[in-house]
Amino acid sequence: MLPVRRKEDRADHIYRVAAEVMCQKGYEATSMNDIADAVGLTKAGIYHYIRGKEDLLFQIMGFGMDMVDEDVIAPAKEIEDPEERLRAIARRHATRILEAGGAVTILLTDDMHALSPAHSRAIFDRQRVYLQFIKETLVGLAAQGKLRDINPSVAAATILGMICWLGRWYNTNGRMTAEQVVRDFVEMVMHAVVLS
Amino acid sequence: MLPVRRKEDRADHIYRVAAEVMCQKGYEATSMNDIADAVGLTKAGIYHYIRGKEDLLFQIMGFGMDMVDEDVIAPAKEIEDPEERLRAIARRHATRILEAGGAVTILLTDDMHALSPAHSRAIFDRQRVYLQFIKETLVGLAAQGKLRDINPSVAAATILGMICWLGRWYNTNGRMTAEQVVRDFVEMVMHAVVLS
DNA sequence: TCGGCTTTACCGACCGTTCGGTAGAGAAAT
DNA sequence: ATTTCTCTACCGAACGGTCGGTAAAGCCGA
Repeated sequence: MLPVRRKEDRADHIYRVAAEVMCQKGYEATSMNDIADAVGLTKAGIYHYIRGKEDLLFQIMGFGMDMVDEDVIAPAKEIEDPEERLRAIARRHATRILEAGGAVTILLTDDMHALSPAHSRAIFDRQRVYLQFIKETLVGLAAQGKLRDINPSVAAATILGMICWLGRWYNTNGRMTAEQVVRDFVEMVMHAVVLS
Repeated sequence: MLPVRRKEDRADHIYRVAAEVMCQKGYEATSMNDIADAVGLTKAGIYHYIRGKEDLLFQIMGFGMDMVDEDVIAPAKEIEDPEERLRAIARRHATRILEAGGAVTILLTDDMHALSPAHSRAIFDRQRVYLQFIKETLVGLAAQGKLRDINPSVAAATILGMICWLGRWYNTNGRMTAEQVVRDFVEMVMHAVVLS
């Protein structure tokens, strides 16, 4: 492992590596030694930078949420038309997951149960905001008479599921480019809920 | 806990309870004491019926696979028309998951990494057979010119993801009947891939 | 009395975490 | 220029606790 000068770089490096390992093996199955080995430090060494294992997971989830807020929700909020907004959500989030696996994928796993009640609710609330944003977009679609005869809550949850599931199998499928997968994926999401 | 007479009943009971607990907390986060308490025995007591923790997970996953084989794949194989077959797969699997959470839900989680290489491949192979069955159905759909302009592999993986994700949020949503959710869900799956 | 369940008691391994200590780069003092 | 001090970065070792798993003794119906 190359030497790292500034402390922030090292801490950031630990977060990124830990996100990678935890997403691949799961939170409970990942030991602090696993993370330490992946980083290139000793188990005791990384405690110089982090508060603890649970806090590490919390920071990673918050980081993933920040990415979704900035790269998905914020740009989508600029779009008025519900149909185009939904397409933007699906395309941007899918792209983010495929090209930057790590932290974004961990968003909705059941590893959340490992967090303390306070941290758990903090993350859960942010997830709920995102789900509500999708649901409101679908309601706007319904107001235009372009939503299929389906419950918006069920549709929103299903769409979010489709997005989160993307990061689970793409890494093993090496014969398709991310762009191709995203294109087909967005096509499916849109036709699943929009009348045609 | 009521007394159970026959040994097979007790073993079956342990499998069912363990599936419930493991699906809720995750494999690694579930201790043998958790399962023992839920069953109503001591940790040592349940070792009279099972070989070990990893084998318990393997048996549960195999049991879930058997349910899918019997209640989803087998009936769907009787249907010739690709569109009706796909609808049957989505409806039957979704119904199974919603009304019998437990073992079926665990099918495609990343808890699979906790299995030994041999067990892992055994389960993985059965998953691959199921995924291939869905993909072949989609190819049959394409032969009739009824499939959207999407890659069958991407579509099959996405559909399987939609199905598996169902069991993650329905339990928390108590305001809808399973039938209503299944109806909307099947509607979305079908329109996502079938030309209309 | 006998044999199948179930228990108590316990093991070695590993967990997350902490602590004492140290190598080495500067800053400060001489 | 040399010594001394200080601070960050990191490590080895060990802590209390929990893990999956086991041996052996006890309960109880036949």
